Amino acid sequence: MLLVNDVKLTATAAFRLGVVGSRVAGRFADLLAERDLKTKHAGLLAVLDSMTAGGAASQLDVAKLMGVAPSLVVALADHLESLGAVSRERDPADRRRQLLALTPAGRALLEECAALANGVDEDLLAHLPRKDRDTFLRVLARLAAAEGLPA
Amino acid sequence: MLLVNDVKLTATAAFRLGVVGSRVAGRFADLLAERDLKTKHAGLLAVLDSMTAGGAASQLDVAKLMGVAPSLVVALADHLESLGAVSRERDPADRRRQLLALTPAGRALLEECAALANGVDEDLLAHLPRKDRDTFLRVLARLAAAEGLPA
DNA sequence: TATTGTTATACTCTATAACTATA
DNA sequence: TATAGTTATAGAGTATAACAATA
Repeated sequence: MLLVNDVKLTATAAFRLGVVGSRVAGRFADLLAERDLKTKHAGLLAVLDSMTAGGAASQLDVAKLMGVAPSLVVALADHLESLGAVSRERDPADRRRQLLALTPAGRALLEECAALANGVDEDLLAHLPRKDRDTFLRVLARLAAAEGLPA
Repeated sequence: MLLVNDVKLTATAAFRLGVVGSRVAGRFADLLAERDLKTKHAGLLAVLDSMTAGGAASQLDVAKLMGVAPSLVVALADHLESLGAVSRERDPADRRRQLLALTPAGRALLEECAALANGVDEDLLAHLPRKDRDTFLRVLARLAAAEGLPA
């Protein structure tokens, strides 16, 4: 037994990660709302950036990578397209496929989102001792990678 | 500026905590589902345990502490009462108030939930170096306390 | 009149299923 | 016949608003 086993529910990492994660995500969502975005819109921008490095990805591939239904990608892409943040064009090689790509405006929007998230990070972590903060971020990065998130 | 500012969205703590938190909460929820419980049922059991130390709390107080609508507490308590995990009785001093209390079966159920969460913790953290794990858990506890969670 | 709990209703998020077009 | 995308529908989860009982 690696970890102590008679720990209170509220003292488990699972419980705390669930609550803290949803609170932090809520604060990020509040900031995004002022830009007319939901968290998953920001996620789609990030996924496009990480998948394509400037190229384009089909909606189905995006759905698989995000772990959401293809129908949700349609709605997310509709909205981002209406904001001018992503372009959508038919793949000439297979006209069933819609290729999504970040526009310059989309890149700028993604950077705004990152700046907002950085602001949340500062409020959350800035008062911690630097060593603790570094270790926490390193472990969190490892856990995120284990969940399949892009580095 | 305490933290570096040109960090990718997917590399922020806010983004990672949101995703990791919801994935981990999902795994916990899957385990709870086999016991006919949702995450918030477990949360209510934990809140009762932490608030009352054996006594009883009104539904409104519970709702405030959990940060949910009073109407949700009604539904959660209905279900837990049907499982025999909580008792509900009118406060003799103020007959508007329903006093919720953990039954012995409720205490046992809470401990089962804690054991399930501990299992999730082990899968998540057991492979980390002990020092990293300790620091991560200590920082997470601090973040949880800052969000108002009971220790 | 104010407060506690309850019920009725509505809203958000997301998935599943049905459909269209292309292959 | 199979696949990419889209649209229509449904379900889970939760809040808000209306209501009843008690203060």
